[in-house]
Amino acid sequence: MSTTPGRSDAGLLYRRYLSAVMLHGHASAKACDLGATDLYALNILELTGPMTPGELGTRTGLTTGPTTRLIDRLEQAGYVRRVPAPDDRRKVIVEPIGKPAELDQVMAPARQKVGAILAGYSAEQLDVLFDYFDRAAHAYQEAAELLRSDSGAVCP
Amino acid sequence: MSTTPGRSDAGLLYRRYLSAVMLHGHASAKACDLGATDLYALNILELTGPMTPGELGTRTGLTTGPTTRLIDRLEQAGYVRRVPAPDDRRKVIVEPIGKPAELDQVMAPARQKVGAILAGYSAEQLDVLFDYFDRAAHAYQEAAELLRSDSGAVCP
DNA sequence: AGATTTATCTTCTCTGAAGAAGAGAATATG
DNA sequence: CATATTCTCTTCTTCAGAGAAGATAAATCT
Repeated sequence: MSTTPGRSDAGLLYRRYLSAVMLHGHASAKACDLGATDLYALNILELTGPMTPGELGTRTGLTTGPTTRLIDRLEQAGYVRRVPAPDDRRKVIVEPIGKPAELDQVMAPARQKVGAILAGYSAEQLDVLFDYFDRAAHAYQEAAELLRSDSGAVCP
Repeated sequence: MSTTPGRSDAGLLYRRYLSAVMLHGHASAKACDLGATDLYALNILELTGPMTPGELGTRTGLTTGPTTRLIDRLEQAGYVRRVPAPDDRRKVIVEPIGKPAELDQVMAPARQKVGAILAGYSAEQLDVLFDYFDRAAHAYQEAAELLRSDSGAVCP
């Protein structure tokens, strides 16, 4: 902990970083006239590809009812499409078919700034950073799943 | 961009990382029986120290009405306290005076996992990572402020 | 083969949070 | 001393999420 003098406030620095990321996520959703969850769901669909409402609900942390209405909103806005699943006629596949027009413009400042920061690192340093991003993504995903299953059962 | 073959999907990897961070933030708030905004505001107060409702509203991206009720909720839960400002009797200072009891327990899995990841890096590599965290935090904060001021004025 | 159970999605109603507009109190400025 | 500005709080309306209940299709069992 106290090996490097500049890292005594590492935890604080890290939390500030997470706070900034979350604030920006919220602000960009609002700039697209979307709720935070809506933009988040759209992001998941684009990253992971088409999926059923059930899976989308699991990934967003929503129950089935709100998930249907979330898809309704996205479909009405023209960002996703409902397609019947070919193998199972109970299922529906939610496909991303578009993005908010303002999204690129909204994300531009952050992309530009982060790009400029990353451009200042050497190839080896970038390897370290992206290695961390990859591992941390899995870590947070697992931690979030743990929280969802533990809901209310915090006492052993 | 295409210098390193393994980094062609850097953007994708990075977005997955941000998604995981946001999902975890949302899940942990729910695990504390708080709204995402409430936990976020509490986090800001702990990181930055006491501030007026106006500043808290600006930082959370809320307008004045919801900010008052946000503080009401936090005050009723015993997490913050309203103190009259000594220099200006219009103002109120919001002070953090506690945290949700479950917070440490909720954050434990993520902290442990991220700690384990960070423990695997050398001192030089950690310097790179925390240098990035620091710069990126400022970048996202600036980008978020830009979005808030540009709201609706996307066309030049 | 027919009936039952399971799974998936949707609909409905209720609670809670965010936005908009306005009021009241205190400070700063002319 | 009077006016304008700043800051917070209050009220009303709108929208998103939780939960229970219902409908349709697939899988399983007898």
